[in-house]
Amino acid sequence: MEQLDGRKKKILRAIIKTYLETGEPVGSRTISKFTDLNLSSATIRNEMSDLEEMGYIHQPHTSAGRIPSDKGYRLYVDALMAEKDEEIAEIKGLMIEKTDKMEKVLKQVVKTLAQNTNYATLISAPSFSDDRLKFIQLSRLNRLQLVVVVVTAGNRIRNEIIDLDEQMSDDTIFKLNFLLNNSLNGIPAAEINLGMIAQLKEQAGEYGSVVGSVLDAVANVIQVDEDLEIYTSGATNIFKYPELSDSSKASEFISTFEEKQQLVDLVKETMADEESTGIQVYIGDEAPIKTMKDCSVVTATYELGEGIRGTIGIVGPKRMDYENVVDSLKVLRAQLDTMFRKT
Amino acid sequence: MEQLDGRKKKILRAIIKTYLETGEPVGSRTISKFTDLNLSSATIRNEMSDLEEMGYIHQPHTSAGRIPSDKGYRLYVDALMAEKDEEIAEIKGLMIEKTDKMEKVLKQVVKTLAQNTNYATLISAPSFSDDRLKFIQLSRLNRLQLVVVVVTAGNRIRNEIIDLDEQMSDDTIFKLNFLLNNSLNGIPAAEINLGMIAQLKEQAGEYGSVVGSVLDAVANVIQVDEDLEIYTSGATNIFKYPELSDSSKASEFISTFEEKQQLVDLVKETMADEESTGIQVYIGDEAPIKTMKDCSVVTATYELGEGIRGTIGIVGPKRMDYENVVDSLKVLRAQLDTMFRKT
DNA sequence: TGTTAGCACTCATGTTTTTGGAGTGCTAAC
DNA sequence: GTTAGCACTCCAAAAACATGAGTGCTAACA
Repeated sequence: MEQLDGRKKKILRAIIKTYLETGEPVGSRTISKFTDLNLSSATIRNEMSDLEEMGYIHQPHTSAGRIPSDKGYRLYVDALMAEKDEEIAEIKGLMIEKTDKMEKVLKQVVKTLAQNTNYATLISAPSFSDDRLKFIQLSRLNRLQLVVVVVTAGNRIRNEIIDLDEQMSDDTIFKLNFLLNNSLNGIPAAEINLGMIAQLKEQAGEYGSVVGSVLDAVANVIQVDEDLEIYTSGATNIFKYPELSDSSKASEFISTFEEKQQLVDLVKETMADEESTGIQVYIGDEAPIKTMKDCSVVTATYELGEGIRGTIGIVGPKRMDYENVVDSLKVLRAQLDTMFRKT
Repeated sequence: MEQLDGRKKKILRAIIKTYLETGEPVGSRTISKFTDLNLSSATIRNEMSDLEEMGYIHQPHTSAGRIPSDKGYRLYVDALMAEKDEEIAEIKGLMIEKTDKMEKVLKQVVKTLAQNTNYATLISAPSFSDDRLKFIQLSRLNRLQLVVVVVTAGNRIRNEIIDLDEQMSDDTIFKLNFLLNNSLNGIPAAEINLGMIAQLKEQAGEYGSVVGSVLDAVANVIQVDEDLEIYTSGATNIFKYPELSDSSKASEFISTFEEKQQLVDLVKETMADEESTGIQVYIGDEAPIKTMKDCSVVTATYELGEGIRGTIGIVGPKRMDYENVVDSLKVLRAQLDTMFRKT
C-alpha cells in the first residue's frame, strides 16, 4: 500500500477524535459532515476502505462504522496529535496544601487526577535509590531496650527497637554510636558485607551481638524501601466506559488496582523503559499487564534529583483523551517537582 | 398479629436458609419439599402469607416467591441461627508467618479472609489510644538539622526532621534532651497545653523556638495516629452476587472500599457500639454507611490489651452465610490475639 | 378447625419475529 | 477524481408470544 497522504491523515485523525468522544463506531457520513474538507460520504468511504486495508482502523462487524485499531491509536499518539502549545494550564482545584506528610500529598494527587480525568490513576511514592547511610543513633529506651534510628541519604528515617539480653551502660552506648557512625557513614547499605560485619563485631568487643541486631535493623530499613508504595484512585471510573464495564472485565481490572502487586511491576517496567520525554503511552497489548489489554496506559516519571524518582500513571479505555492526559501529566510532574524540591 | 409459633419459626428459618444459598426468591413448593415437617405447599402458603403480614418476609413482586426482609434476617441472626458447637475450625491456609511488619500481617489477613469467605473484607490496624510520651531524643543530623525521635506508650516510634536557623552545640542539644524528657515523660500528648509549652520555652532560654518545633513534631506524631490505617481486600467479590453487581451499585460500593474514608467511620462506629461478644451484625440500613444499604456488615473487635484495639469487618450481600462468617471472625480474632501478644 | 387439592390468574423471563436504520460496497454518471 | 444512487447487510430495539413458577382463593376433606 502507498503511504498515507495528507487527506488520509486528516480523515484518520477525524475518525479517532470522534470515536474518542462517542465510543461508538464512526461512519462515513459523520466524517463528511464534521470535517472542514468538503467531501461526500462516498469519497470518505473509499478512503476509509483504504485505511482499513492499511490496518489503521477496522470494523467490529460488516455494515458498522469504523473504530481505530491499536496501530491507528499509535500513529495518532506519535504523529497526529496536535502539539498543543505548552501552556502550563493549572489543573483546576488541585489545591495541594503544603502537607508535610508525603503520603497525604500523594493520595491527594491521585485522587484529584482521577476526578479530573475520569480515568483510573496511580502514583508510586518516590523510591530512594541512594541508600548511603548518613547517620545512626542508638538510644536507651528502658533497661533492656534500645531504639536505633537510621537515616539514609535523602533523609529517609527509619527506626527499630532492639531487645537486649543484659543492661548496657550509657558509656557503652555512646561508644557504640561512635563506632557505628565512624565505620558506616557514607556507605551504601547494599555494600555492607560479612567481612565488615565481622570487623565491627570484633571492635565492639563484648557487645558484638548488639552490632548484629543493629545491622539487622539497617537491613530492614533498606528492605522496606525496596517494594515501593503505590497509591491509587478512581478505579471505578471504568464504569463510565461501556466497553470496559462488563462485569467480568471490570472485576479483573479493579482487582488489579486493589491488590497493587501488578501495579508495582508496571511501575518498574516504565522506569526501565525510560524515554527522553519521560512520558510513555502503552496501547492495548503493549502494556505489561494482561488485565489491561483493552486499555491504554499513560505514565510519566517524575524526578526529585539525586536518583529519587516516582511514576504517575493513568489507565483508561483505548479511546482515552490522549492530548489532555499527556498534558495533565506534564503539568502534574512539573508541580510535583517544584513541590518536593522546595519542601 | 399473634406471636411466632414453632412452625412459623421453622418455616422462616427454612426460607432464609434456602435463600442464602440460591439468592432467588423461594416459593412455597420448595419449602414443602425440603423441610422435614410434612406440609403441603398450600399450607406453607398460608403460613407465608402470615409471615409476610408480620413483616419477616416479602415478595419482590406479586407472583414471585418470598425473600427475607431486614427484620427477618435480624430475627435469624439473633435467635434462629443454630449455635454451632464452638469448634475452633482452623481457617485453612491462613498461614501467617511471623512477619515482623504488622502491616504485612494485616494485609495478609484481610486477603486470606476475603478469599476464604468470598466477601469483601477490611481490617483496621490496632489503634493505640494510650499516647503517653515515653521518650524523646534529639540528635544532630548535620549542621542545621536535627532528628527528633518520639516514643509513646506501646512503643510507637515516630520521627521528624527539624530545620535550625543557626547551629547548636552538642551541649545544648544534650541539655534540651534532658529538659524535654524530664518535663514530658509519662504525659499524654493530648494534655500538653499552652501553659506547659510556654513554661518549657522559658526554661529552654534562647532555644525556645526549637522547643516549639519539637512540640510540633510531637503533635504530628499523635495526629498521624488519629486517622487509623485500614486495609481492605476482595471488594470485587461482590460481582459474585448478582443482586449487587449492577454496575452503578457496584461502582459505589467499590469506591467506598477504595477511598477508605467511609470505612474509617464504620470502624469508629463499631468500636463505639461495643457489645458483650464483640461481634456485631449490621443488616441493610443498620450499617452506618449508606452505600451499603443493600449489604450486611459483620464486624469483630480484637483486643491487644492496654486499650489497643482494632476491627475486622466482612461486607457481603444480605444473604451472607452468617454462621460461617461469625465463626470465622471468632477464630481470626483469637488468632490475632495470640499472635500479637506473643510478638 | 386445620389441612389439602384444584384452579384461575399474575408476572418475570426467555425466545422468536419484525422492523428500522445506520452503514457499506459497488456502479454509473458527472 | 468525485459524487449520487441503490441494493444489501446486520445490529439493536420493539413487539409478540410462550413458558412456568408462584400466588390467592375456594371448596372439600379428616
